[in-house]
Amino acid sequence: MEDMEEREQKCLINELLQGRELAMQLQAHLNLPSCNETRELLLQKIQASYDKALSLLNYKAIGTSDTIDPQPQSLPVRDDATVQIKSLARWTQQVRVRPGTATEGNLDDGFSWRKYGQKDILGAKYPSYGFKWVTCRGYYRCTHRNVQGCLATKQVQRSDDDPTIFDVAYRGRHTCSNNNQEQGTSTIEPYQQQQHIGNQTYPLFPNYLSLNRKVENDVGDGNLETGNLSPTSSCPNPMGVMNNGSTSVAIESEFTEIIRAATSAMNAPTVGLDFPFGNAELDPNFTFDDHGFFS
DNA sequence: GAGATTTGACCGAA
DNA sequence: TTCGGTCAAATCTC
Repeated sequence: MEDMEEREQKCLINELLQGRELAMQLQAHLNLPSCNETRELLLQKIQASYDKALSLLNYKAIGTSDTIDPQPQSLPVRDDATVQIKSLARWTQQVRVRPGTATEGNLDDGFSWRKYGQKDILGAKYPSYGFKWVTCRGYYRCTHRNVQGCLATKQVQRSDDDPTIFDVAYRGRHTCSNNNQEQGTSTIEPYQQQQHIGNQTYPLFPNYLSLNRKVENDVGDGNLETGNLSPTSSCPNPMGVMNNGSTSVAIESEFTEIIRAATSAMNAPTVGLDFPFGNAELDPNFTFDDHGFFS
């Protein structure tokens, strides 16, 4: 037993050391006229390394914490569906997408979602490059809600910290049978995925690296198999960025996949210029610095 | 025409 | 009063 812990600890330290090493490399590259590709790769390796470290930590946490009751709530009566939904488990996930493909519309978790609303959310940060963000949150519910009484809902919004990350808040478990979530049906590609439970992180899906999941309500309705974003979602992509229809999700330790994804992103005609969720207002004092922006 | 999306309005909680 | 969440009519897409 202790051997296992020791091994995990070594693994953890290894990952952290690797992350530090990569960070130092990145720092060195920052002072050189090296291409953005190299920096991007290093950045992604660092992220993957830390994701892995966090995952290791969370495997331990799972082993000692109470498991989430997978039983769904009883089927809703239409009139108090809203009340029931509010009492359902709520958790969040973060999904990183490739720069340039960052639209909620190209994310797919295998379930059918129907958008029923969209709101501008206050409190978004003001990026240093001069745009003022008004975060836009999309509201989705299961397409089969009326037919099968499925109460699952989700809210999708772009992360304040990283425009390539979507925060997806799920509520309720899918009780419908019309999902196509068998393995391999998701359009999410291996790239990077994170998941948290509470302040812990661990890989929920064996085929995804780090899907960020944070349970905010421990009622016990963890729809743990849900991992995704809607194929039908539709926040507009004002910049008209190329959309290859896939969400980037990282498989643990598969740097080759990361590299491939990063490379394909780099080869895209446009990179990282979409603002699908925000109404960006130009700062009057904003001066556009395109250094490295189109490289 | 059916189903999905958009968007302004409404409602409840803080 | 403000803001988040939902509703529902209008519009769009296939």
